[in-house]
Order: sequence, then C-alpha cells, then structure tokens
Amino acid sequence: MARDTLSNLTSIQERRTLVHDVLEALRQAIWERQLQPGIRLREEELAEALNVSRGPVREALIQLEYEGLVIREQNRGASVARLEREDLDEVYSLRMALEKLAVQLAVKNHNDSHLAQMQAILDDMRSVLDDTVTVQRAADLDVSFHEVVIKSAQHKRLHHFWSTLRPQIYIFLLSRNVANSDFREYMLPWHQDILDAIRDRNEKMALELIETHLEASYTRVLVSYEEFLGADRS
Amino acid sequence: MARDTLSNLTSIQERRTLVHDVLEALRQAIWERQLQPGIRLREEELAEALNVSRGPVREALIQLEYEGLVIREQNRGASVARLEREDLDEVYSLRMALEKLAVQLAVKNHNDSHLAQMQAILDDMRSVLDDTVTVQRAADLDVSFHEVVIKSAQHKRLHHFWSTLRPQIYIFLLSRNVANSDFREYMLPWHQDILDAIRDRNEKMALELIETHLEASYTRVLVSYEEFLGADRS
DNA sequence: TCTCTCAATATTGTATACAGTAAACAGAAT
DNA sequence: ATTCTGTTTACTGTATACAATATTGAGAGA
Repeated sequence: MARDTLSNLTSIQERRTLVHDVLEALRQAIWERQLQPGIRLREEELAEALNVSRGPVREALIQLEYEGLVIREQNRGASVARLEREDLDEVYSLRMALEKLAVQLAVKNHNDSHLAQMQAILDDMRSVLDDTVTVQRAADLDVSFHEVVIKSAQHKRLHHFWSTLRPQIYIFLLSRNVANSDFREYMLPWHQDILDAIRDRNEKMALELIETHLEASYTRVLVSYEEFLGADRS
Repeated sequence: MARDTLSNLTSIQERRTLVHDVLEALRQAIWERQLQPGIRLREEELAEALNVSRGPVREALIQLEYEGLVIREQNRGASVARLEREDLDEVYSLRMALEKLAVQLAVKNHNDSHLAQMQAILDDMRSVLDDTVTVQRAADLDVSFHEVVIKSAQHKRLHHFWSTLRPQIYIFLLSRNVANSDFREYMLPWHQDILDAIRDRNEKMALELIETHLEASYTRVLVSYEEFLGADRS
C-alpha cells in the first residue's frame, strides 16, 4: 500500500492514561464550581468518586497545583485554590510578558497553517454573532485564538508555560458577562487586527495590538471578577 | 512567652519527603553529567539505587520533566534530556521575558532585605576574586543573584516559572570556562549596576541593564555551550 | 476556666504487588 | 533474503497495603 494513501487517514486517538481522565474531570468540576474554592480534595475520596486508585489522583493533583487550580501542603493534602484579585493581576502580568514574546516570534515563525487556524476561529466567532453565546463558548474561542498565536511562535517552552497559565485564564474569563455585542465590538475586530499584523509580519504593530488588547481584557475581567468575588462572599 | 522572642529563632528545617531527596540526587547527577543526555531513567533501577520505592522516583521524574532536565514518554519511560542549541535559545529568550518583568516589579516592590541579600552575594563575588573559582561556584553566585531579583518582584507565579527554568540555566552556565577576570570584568560590575538601579528605583535603567546583561550572558554562553556540544559529539 | 499532655483518628507518604502496553525477537510464509 | 506474525520480555500504569505524620478531642492539672 502506498504511503500517500495512508497519510490521508486521521491518526488514531492517542491512548490516554487515567491521569488524563482525572485531570479533565477535576478541571471541569473546578471550572463549573462544583468544587468550590477552599474545599479539601482528599485523595481517597476523589479516587473512590472517580473509580480509580490514589496514584492517578495524586499525579493529577500535582499537575493541577502547577496549573494554579489547587494548593497542596505537606502532609495536609490538597484543596481548591482561592483565586483573589492579586492572582488575577499575577496571571495577567505574566500572560502579557509571555504573549509579547509570542507575537514577536509569531511574526517571524508563523506558517500558513497557523494563519488558517486563526482565521477559522475568527469565522467561528462571526458565526455565533446571531446566536446567544454562553460564557463558556466565548472563553473557549478567546483562549483558543491566543493559543494559536502562542503556537505560531514555535517555542516549545513558551507554549508549555502559557498552557500552564491557561486553566487560570479560563477561570477568570468565565466570570465575564458576555453579550453578542462584545463579539461585534471587541473580540472580533481586535483578534482580526492581531491576525493581520502577524500575517503582514508587522512586529511593531503586533506588539502594540497585543498590549492594548490584553490591557483592555484585563480591565474588563477585573470588573466582572471582583463582582463575582463580592457576590461569593455575601 | 513573648512572640517577639520567638520570632528571632530560625525556623526549624522543614521535614522533607523522599521526593525532595530523589530530586536533589538526580538533579545533581545530571548537572555533574554522571547521568548523560539520552540515558534511560528506569524507575525501578533508580528506586533501587536510591533505596526508595518507585513512587517518589516517579514523582521526582515528573518534576524533572517540568524543569526540562528529563523527557518522559507514554509507556516508554524517562530519559535525560539532550539540550541542544535551540534549547539554549528558548531558555534565554524566556528568561529575558521573565526577568524584564521582574526588574520592572522589583523597582517598585523590593524591600531592604532583598537589597541586603543582593549585596551579600556581590560581597561573596568580591571575596572569591583572589581564589581560583570553580565553574559551579560561579554559576551558583550568578544564579542566586538573579533569583533574589526575581524574589524582590514579589510575584509568586513569576518566581515559580523562573524556578522551573533555573535548573536548565544552571546547566548552560556550567559549560562556561570561568576565570577570575570574568568576575572582575563582568559578573561584579554588571550585577552591581543592576542592584543600584533597583535600589534607586530607576526602572528604565534597570530594564536596559538587565537586557544588555542577559544578551551578553547569552552570547558568552552560546560560545562555550556550542564548544561543549561539539566536544561531546567527537 | 484555662492550659497542657496524651491518645485516638484521619489522611498523606511510601512500599509492594499486579495489570497492561509496546518494543524486541524468533520463526513461518513468501 | 525479506516481510509478516505471534510470543516473549521488560518496562510503565495502576491498585492495594502499610507507615508516618498532623490534627483533634478528652482528660488531668493549675
């Protein structure tokens, strides 16, 4: 059989381990606030609930600690992280530093596939303009666009660091009160501009755009997240 | 008993777990090239050699993967990472992004303790000027100065990210051929300037200095590390 | 009533045992 | 000879069992 024929087949879904499954389940539960900030995460309890042993749960908790969703203490176990306003500041300042580096490299290193992926996400954003969009959908589209930008920098460690930040970014974005108008006024035009600057290899413009975009994003999220924290306490 | 009296006591050495010990042993062995790039790290073999079970070894390998010293593959185990020239580029470009953010924050957030710690390291550098310095000692001093700068930014996530990069930075620095003249000509004056700029809260200056310092460091390490890679292949 | 000590308990840290996977090899078919 | 296929083997992935630690609460002493 010719190799070219085979290369058309979509590759088989990589066999995953229990750690992956546990990770997804816990992340999801934290995002959906079924597991609320501060709640203790006992290894055995989770293991029972998910029908696995403590080993995979423990490894998943280690990973979640890296992602900032969980706090682990020596001999005292894990709990869901409480993300305060300072954490939002930290995440966004780090994100800014990483994404500035990313667009500088993206301008040089992107390829057509990256541009196509960005364009596809913009198209998705456009297609949901008429529907009512859920905050999850908005966050997904937002995060995945930025992820492609990061990927197009072709910098393994940068991508890895950013991915570690992603689950926290997602949490903050989930606090927004999104409306369709947001897509029309912010999401679409800003991301389109960034894509254009990368495609045109205009480094200065791309840098400026990512800075103003992230600053604006921060400002908007700050309001909604503080609101959320306030409501949470009452 | 008065609280003030107690606060003078140095806190008791935190009880450490086996994971810590395994981590230190493996990092050290990789730094010293007893474990050479590419060598397979079988969990059971390491466990036996270190007189622990596979659990702690496995967790240590996960951590080392984060630190970039080890590669882990699904169902195929771990091996010591081969750090090529591209990895040096990645580490330094990321380091630059992180430390630029760090000095900007350090200028605002540093306290007297941080300044004292930096000064102490500069004093150490001065005190070894007359001795013959080992490359390890030079790397230790270099890395620890930058670590204090990072700490003085008072940004938990930034510190954590930088710490993840530190073991790799250390590997690259170990390839240098250090002489006492390097301390006199580079290490001391550059680090002194950075300290001064942070103390004077001169953000623009601090940024400029860290940029030129890291670029220069990169250039110097690039030469020695390529030499090392070449020698390694022959 | 308050503080201290000590045991009980709950939970993580660690060790061991078993299951599953993938590379390596040997033998059969062409 | 070469490719395929089944089997072995060596390892990681997972489960279970045991040890060590930290918190809690009850009782003794002040």
